Amino acid sequence: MSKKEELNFEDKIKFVQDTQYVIGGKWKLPIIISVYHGNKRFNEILSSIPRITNRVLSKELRHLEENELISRKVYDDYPTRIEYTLTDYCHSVAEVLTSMEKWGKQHRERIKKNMPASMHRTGI
Amino acid sequence: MSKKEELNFEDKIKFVQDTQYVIGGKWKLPIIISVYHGNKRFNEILSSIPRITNRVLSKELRHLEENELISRKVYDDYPTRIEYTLTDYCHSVAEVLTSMEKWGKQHRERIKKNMPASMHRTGI
DNA sequence: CGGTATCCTTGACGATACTG
DNA sequence: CAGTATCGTCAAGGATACCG
Repeated sequence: MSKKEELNFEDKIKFVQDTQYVIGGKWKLPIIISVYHGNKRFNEILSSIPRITNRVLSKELRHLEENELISRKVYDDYPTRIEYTLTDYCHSVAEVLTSMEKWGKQHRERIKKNMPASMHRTGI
Repeated sequence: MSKKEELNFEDKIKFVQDTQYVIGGKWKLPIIISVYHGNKRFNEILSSIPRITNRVLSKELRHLEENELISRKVYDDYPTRIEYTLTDYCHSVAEVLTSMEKWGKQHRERIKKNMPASMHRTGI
């Protein structure tokens, strides 16, 4: 067996869909980015991400915790402090994340060049 | 200005969400993978992707066409033949795609090692 | 401060039938 | 063959209020 064997078709689809299950959806990557950039407290993360609500943030944090990408620590100070941090394992998504950032950046630039202002998608 | 400047926080979120708008969702990447692997005809693509329906495939193909990742060509043979192919621009998503395939693969292996069979997600 | 509880809307997706 | 049309379901996400 060679090292750089290409994945077969069905596996590619399966693996991509796995990845999307764990870090897909509207908010999971933004949350990871926020925590990566130093936000640790619930309300810090909440206010750092435009338009996210506390309900969704709460649910998504739990999902990320269950998938071992984020860890939740409770400090018994008074008042109780709760901090979210990225796990070591979370750093394995860096490549996915940066490739998406890069692609989104160049795509936005490409659109700006090729389209009249009237065609720009609103609210983004 | 240095070349390898890191993107700021807000831009990262914006760019990632742009990327998700274009190639996010359950089926867009599987469709790209299918076409990449040589499937060109509507029904070919349809039957190559487990559980996708024709309605969804039709809609997603149109989305991908509008975003210039896939091109639809009509050949005036009889009977009329229609073929979908990846655009040159679509090859720019290769990095995103392969990083997601890689991550999904290692994640699945990680889960298999660390979890009892009963915890495996069903239907995947 | 760090969330839950309720209620609601929307859009993604699915099943099935049908058409040029 | 390459789709559309119609109808239905479900889950993601949003608005607002409230709680320990």
